[in-house]
Amino acid sequence: MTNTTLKLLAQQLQLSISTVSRALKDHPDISASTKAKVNALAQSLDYEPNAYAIQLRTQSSKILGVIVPAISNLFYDSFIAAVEEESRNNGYAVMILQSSHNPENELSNLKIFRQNRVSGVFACLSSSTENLEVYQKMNEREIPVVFFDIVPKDNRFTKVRMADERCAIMAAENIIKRNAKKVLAIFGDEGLSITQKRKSAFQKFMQDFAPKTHCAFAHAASTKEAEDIMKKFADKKQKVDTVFCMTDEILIGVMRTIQELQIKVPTEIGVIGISNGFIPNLYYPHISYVETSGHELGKLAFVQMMANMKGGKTLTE
Amino acid sequence: MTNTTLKLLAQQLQLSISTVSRALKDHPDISASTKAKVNALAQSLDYEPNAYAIQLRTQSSKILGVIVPAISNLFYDSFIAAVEEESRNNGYAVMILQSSHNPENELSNLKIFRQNRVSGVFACLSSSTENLEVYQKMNEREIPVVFFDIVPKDNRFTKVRMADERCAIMAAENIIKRNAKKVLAIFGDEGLSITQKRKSAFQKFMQDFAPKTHCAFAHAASTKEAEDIMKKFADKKQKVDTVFCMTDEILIGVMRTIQELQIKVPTEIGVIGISNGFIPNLYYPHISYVETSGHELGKLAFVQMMANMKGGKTLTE
DNA sequence: ATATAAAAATCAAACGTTTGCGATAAAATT
DNA sequence: AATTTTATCGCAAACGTTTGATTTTTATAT
Repeated sequence: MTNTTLKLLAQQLQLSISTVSRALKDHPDISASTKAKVNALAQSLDYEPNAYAIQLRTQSSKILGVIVPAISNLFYDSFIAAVEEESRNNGYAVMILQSSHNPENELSNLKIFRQNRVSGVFACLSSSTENLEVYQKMNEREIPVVFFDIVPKDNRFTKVRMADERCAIMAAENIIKRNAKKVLAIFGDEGLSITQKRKSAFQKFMQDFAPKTHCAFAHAASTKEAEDIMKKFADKKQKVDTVFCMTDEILIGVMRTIQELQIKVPTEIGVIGISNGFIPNLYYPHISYVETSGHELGKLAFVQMMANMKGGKTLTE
Repeated sequence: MTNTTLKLLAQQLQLSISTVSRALKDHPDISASTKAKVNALAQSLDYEPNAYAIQLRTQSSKILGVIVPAISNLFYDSFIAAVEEESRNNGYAVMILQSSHNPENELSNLKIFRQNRVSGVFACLSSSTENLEVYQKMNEREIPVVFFDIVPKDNRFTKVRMADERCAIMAAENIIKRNAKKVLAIFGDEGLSITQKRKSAFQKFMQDFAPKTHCAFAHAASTKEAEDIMKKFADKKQKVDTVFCMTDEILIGVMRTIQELQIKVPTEIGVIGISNGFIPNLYYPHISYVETSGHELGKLAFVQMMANMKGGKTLTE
């Protein structure tokens, strides 16, 4: 079964390839009657333009790339879903690659993107990525990159993020309202800028109110680490009365310990997280959380991407 | 910044394009010294072959497509992660599109795949898809399609599935071991073949043991529906002592009700699901489940895909 | 009827590769 | 010394489109 091409249509209609091409895209140079004929035949032979030929000729693909550490993740999957949805509505397709938090994979993924001449990429750095040279190379190739979630500190790059400080502050406010005195706050990987920002905003806000707030960090396997951290603090005599979890993964670990030790929520301990709500609502009674939506962030990122592609210039937040 | 091409390399080296091309792929016709020179220059100008030109010339892309109802889903995301991983290891990139359970989106997604000349697609039917003509068209185009999870009944197509019957039977065995007498089994959309298979296997096995087993179905918004179903059965005087949940979504709904009504697990009621374990382990005490891994299925699907592509023939299970 | 303008369609080059075939020169065989 | 191999490399066509420049056809005005 050979694919229908412009050439084939042209032959059958005794027309030139260019006429057929123009007829199909409703070019004013072509007469109405010809257009009708062409469209009819194209329809019946169900002609479908070869995206590769088009890209080769026009030097622009309708494909966007996304790099995430892992696709099966409470946050990233909703981000991706949003990006995909927006993309489809705008005639783009999305190619998704996961780095598994391995900078090497990140490199090879970027390479695939370059080879496929994607017209833009959404990237979440893997936590151990140090070398940003590759992304610089993307810039030289004039492929816009929009970073999200884990972003480079360097402000030569475009980034979208939830309003980190705001999230942390809202959580802090919430905690204060509960009249908490001894709070344990568990953040993610200490080395990431997103962690730093959230932490310092949180701390600053809590300072006056509960100066004894203790900050801990859960790294790679954040669920397991959070579980252990929580255990340590539950054993102590001066038990904490509130625990703040920066991510769903941390929350899960904390809840594991809480449930295992049969600590009552919210009477014996208050728990508050930053989440899109899915996980917090699995527990009973529901855990309170400050809303942070991967879905919203995805939409925002897409808008930013479009802006970068049109302008040609790279915004720097 | 103009991209480095074969032509550019050829000019700089005073060689023909074909020689450069061959040198780069280590063709025996080319002398070692030439190869060295070519590679050196290609390296320093970081030449990257244009995937589109290659595909146009060779008529084969290194891209696989995946269609799922929704990407942020406990099961599909692990499936996708597996497919992506396998693909990358085999030099393929993955393009992911979601249908949102809308047959119209499914159509337009398939179209994108055809236009991008993907070399194969993994498809999970949206629950309301009736018309399989499009997939027939893919066959004509010689693009292999591997169905998973929600698959057509028609056996002209290639499908991979967890051993449905086996899952259901294992769950049934588990229930019997607990000496359950009144069991409520909640399945997914009644119209799907996967549901039918699981249900009939389950029923057949339970028949002798607990003939009063009641089967219910949760459709589109399965979590909410499961929640309601569970409520109905918890109110009755003849309370069920065990509830079986076919999916994570159903399990979540059931647990919502159980927690709300303060029913004790596992003393007052036993709960068993089919899951990859993530959700069941969030609760305390952990819910028992029969393992079904999207990850495993993804790997299986990939193997099947490779077989179909090589053989050229379409296996029909 | 003739010149002119407008409309409709065609030509041909280009995008970056791959690859069968032919060309050249050096090496090996008679 | 003449001929055949062998080792290197180049030519050119093809993949399916798009698009600026041209040509042909038709309609309008003189």
